[in-house]
Amino acid sequence: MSSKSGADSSRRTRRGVTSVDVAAVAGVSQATVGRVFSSPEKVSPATRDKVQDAAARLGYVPNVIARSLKSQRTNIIGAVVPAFGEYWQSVLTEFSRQLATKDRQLLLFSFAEPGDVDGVLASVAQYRLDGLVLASATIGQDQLIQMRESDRPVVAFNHPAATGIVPSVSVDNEAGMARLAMHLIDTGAREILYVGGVSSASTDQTRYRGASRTLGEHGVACTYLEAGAFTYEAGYKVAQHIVERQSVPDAVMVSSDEVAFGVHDGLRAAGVQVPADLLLTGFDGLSQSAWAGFDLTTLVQATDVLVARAIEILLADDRPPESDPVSVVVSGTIRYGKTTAKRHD
Amino acid sequence: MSSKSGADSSRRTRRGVTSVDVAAVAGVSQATVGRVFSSPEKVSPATRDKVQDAAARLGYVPNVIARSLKSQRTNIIGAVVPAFGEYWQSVLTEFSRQLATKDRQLLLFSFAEPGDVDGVLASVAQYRLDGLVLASATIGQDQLIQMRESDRPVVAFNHPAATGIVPSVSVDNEAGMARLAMHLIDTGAREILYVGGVSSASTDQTRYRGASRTLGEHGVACTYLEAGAFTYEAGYKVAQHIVERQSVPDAVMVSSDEVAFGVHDGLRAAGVQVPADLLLTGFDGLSQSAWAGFDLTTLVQATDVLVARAIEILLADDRPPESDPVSVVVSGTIRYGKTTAKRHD
DNA sequence: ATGTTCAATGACTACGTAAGCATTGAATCC
DNA sequence: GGATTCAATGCTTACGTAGTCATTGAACAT
Repeated sequence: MSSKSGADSSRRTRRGVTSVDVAAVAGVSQATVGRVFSSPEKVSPATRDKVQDAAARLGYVPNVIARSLKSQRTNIIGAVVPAFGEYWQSVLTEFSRQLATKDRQLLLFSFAEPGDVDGVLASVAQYRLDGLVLASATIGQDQLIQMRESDRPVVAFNHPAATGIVPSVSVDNEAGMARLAMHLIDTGAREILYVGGVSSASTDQTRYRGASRTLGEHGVACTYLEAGAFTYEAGYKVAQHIVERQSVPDAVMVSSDEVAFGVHDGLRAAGVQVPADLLLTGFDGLSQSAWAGFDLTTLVQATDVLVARAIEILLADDRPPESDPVSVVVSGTIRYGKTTAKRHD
Repeated sequence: MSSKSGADSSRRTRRGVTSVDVAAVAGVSQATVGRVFSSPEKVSPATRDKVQDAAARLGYVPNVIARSLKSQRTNIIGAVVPAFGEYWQSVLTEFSRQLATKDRQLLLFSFAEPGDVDGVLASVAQYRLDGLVLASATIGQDQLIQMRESDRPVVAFNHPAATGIVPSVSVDNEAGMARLAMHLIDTGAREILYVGGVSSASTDQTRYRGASRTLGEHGVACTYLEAGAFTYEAGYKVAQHIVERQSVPDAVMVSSDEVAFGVHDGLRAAGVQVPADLLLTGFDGLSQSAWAGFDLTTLVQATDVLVARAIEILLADDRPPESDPVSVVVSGTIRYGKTTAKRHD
């Protein structure tokens, strides 16, 4: 309010008010100032007030960097996440949200190409983070093994291939897709096309397994087609291939909602009606899947639960033996939309 | 590959290999090890190899925390961002992506309620970040003034009300909305309804001003209606109010794409055809606006440019005088979708 | 041969905090 | 009243690095 609250006691403009400065003003030792901010109950009310007063006057803010160096904990969780994709964005914000309630922050390490992961992991190692989330289904085995060697808690998020290597949290990809397949069978589908995103992603493989196994058991044909990316555009383009096929299937199962949206719109653009001509399912349960324009049948991941479990693992006091990492699987819920509404044959 | 590369030279298991340890093994001083990692050109090739060899053998990783404490720079940029909203998610990932190319990381501070901002800013202050992005149009004046006092670079992202207080980067909200308004006038609209998100958001106000001024100048009626949130659901619900009004407008201008999507679907659910019965525009240029289901006419923000400019400001060597903060305004591009396709009256 | 220069390296210290240990003094006990 | 106890506080050090300054010795000029 007044003009530039500088020139307090010494000539330090404003940069770097330390606990030592506060101690000097309050007439106590640096140790006592530190105690006021970390374990106030150990300080008598009188001095506590004195210190807090002085701190407020000087505009003292504890330096987390120094604290981290000394205490060996940063209160920061790192997240290695693909730079693109609706799904990962939603996971990310959920992490940030939940961590904020636990006074932890999220440090983002995004990568555009799977090949960039190595560099990112090297960069991650320099920060002594309290924990690390590996949120990508394309991180390789060797990289996972390398991370297991780390002395910091790590958790793989929705990366089935990481199970058994590092602690993991996943939705039940296989069972979820199997249930969607059952639903299609019940609805009368007899020839199904499965559209994957990127076949090297472990989620893609696991989900496809869930579909093909169930469909096979019920004598329903199932062909795999790769969109090439987990994007709307990839789905839109692959829709062309679908309509140009010899035999048009009864239903299309897509391994992710975002791709499914593209398939949906691409099919419509090609004159194929969903669900009249073709049933369609997605996976993930993105918020957009409930939008009226899509109303997509999909498997809804309880992202909040998944994230909560992942955080539990990271912040757990007792480190589980690295020989047998925990693996949490959360089952999803099917959302029945109009893209699989029963046909009137 | 071998069994647990521990028991190297001393009994230190794996935690905390320091430059001192490396120095001991390499037979040089700690200072030289430091030089190898920060300014290698100052070290002779021979010693450099020795050190790098020892470092690799011990698995030495520089400690960024300690480095930050000493050098007073963290290489981390903080971002204060709302926890919800497609737009902010896209901005966030863009920041992360671009910062990664400059060897900077993004530390996320998300908040769910505008009231949480104070707490978040207090938390932010503890980290001695190299810069801070304030990405929210609901941060108050007093909080902005408080941030200006900070000794660290700050930039407000798309927060018109911050202009003149702290350095800012924004899309040209007013002109953009004005151009959309002109487009509607050209298309024949004579009565327009403006749907805002949250009227206290400075973007909302500025955008509305752009619309109402232009419409007023051309004698076109314009009413403001508040959706109450920048969400699909809010838009969907407000669509009911629109159809229930005495006089149904020719066009609806929505202050954000995400809300516009909801309005779009809500109108359709109510039996109103877009664009046959009603024209519709959005703002932001989210990727979904181009999706076939919407094909929304909207103002596309060059998010990559905006983010690039923001980063420039944060990482600039010379700090501009705090009395006259820079203000960058980037103009947007109109994307003409079918929601304003000319009607055949 | 001696002085000069400069690259290469080492010794030392500060960054701001927290934790262990030492010290003080008042309250309590017998 | 003297010994005991314990809360409150101070003193000291370590966390791991980078920058400052000092030192060394080889290459070069005169």
